[in-house]
Amino acid sequence: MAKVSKKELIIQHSRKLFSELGYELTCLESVAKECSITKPAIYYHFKDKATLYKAVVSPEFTALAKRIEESTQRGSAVERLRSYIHTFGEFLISNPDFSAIFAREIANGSRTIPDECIEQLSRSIKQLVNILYTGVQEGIFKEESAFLVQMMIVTPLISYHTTKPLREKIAKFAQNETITLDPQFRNITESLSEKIIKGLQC
Amino acid sequence: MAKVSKKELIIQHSRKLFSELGYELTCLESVAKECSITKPAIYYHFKDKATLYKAVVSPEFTALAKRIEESTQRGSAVERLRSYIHTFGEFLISNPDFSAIFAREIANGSRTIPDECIEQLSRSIKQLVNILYTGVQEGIFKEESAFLVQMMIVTPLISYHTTKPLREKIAKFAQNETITLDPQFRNITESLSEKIIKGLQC
DNA sequence: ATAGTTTTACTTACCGTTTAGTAAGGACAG
DNA sequence: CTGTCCTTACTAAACGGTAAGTAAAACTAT
Repeated sequence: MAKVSKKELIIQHSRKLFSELGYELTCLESVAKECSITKPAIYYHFKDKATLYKAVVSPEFTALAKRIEESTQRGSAVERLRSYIHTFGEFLISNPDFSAIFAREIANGSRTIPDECIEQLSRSIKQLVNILYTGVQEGIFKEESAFLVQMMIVTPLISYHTTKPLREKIAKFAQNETITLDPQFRNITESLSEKIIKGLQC
Repeated sequence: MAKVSKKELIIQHSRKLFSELGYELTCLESVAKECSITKPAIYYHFKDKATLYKAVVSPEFTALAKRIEESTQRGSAVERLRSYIHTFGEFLISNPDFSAIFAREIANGSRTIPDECIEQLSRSIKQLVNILYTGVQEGIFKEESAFLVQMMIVTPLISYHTTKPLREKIAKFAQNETITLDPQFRNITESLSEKIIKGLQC
């Protein structure tokens, strides 16, 4: 078990809380409690709440961009796009707090998102732009806005993680109908991938 | 110009603020200021902040469900699905505060969403379930979870409205690449519609 | 019609709580 | 004895919500 520094401990616990409650409703007192320290100890390690948030969020965006870059280097445009979507889906599974945080940033108009994160996002988008461009050159894909494709990939996957309670509530209201409530996330990723690729093809 | 009651005025102004800032960051003092009244006047009309929020949000969900139901009664499964998506897209354009509010609810795990709204959402989903089922019967669509399809429709459209500032920031980081930054929303809706329908077809 | 009464639709002034952030000091390692 | 890492005790401000009062409209009884 790798010994984790107190600073890292604060980041980990606050990540969980930021994800569950959002930035505003996460109070540093409760973060401190989770870490079994007092609130001013957080201020020893981080200048203020916003800085802590940045420290929580930035590495996730960086890790995501890195994984996506690594996994979309080789293969045909279709294979690379499939990898792009697959990698994103797997990332959300292995980083369970990320979906809610990212979803809130999207909902927010991203006023609070740190510049570094935006830089990391733009790394991913560049990759996607390149994949789509290659696909168009190869005569496989129709031309399409990379941002739209990005949204088509990112937002359904993220939302599938954040809306589990909502889907359950909706299912209760629609009891008579047959609603396939809760497929596995992995299946969702593959289903989505298949549909997006098919939708993009000429 | 239809004279609008003060209660309605409060709803309208707070809708704008809830949409821009979110529930937590919208303070009733500023709502009151916008309406040129004082904070306790709001409490005369609404029991508390949560009740006001409900009054802001509920009619939008109801209007959405109604429009979707009306526009997806007739035609083939493909036509009805196209209508479904189109109506949703148009609704977001004509109700500009709705996207951010809905996006936050999705990001939130919908802990705060009023039951009436969920009921209205389930009306839409029922419609979608029916469309997809018909399409499968007709041998046109592959079977797919209605929730996934709903997510594929709803979240990219909503996000396209809320992420305008984010897209601009990203575009700055990726200057070298050619990124089609800001197509019209109407085009986005049609592009998305086309891709989803194609993706669902056998 | 009008005097009296009640209701509507607010206002001013205030309370209590929450929470970000700070000041000052203490324990302990090297 | 000095820097690191934390604690206790606190401040200031923001914000949801309330108490109490008031001007004007609406209703009622004579």
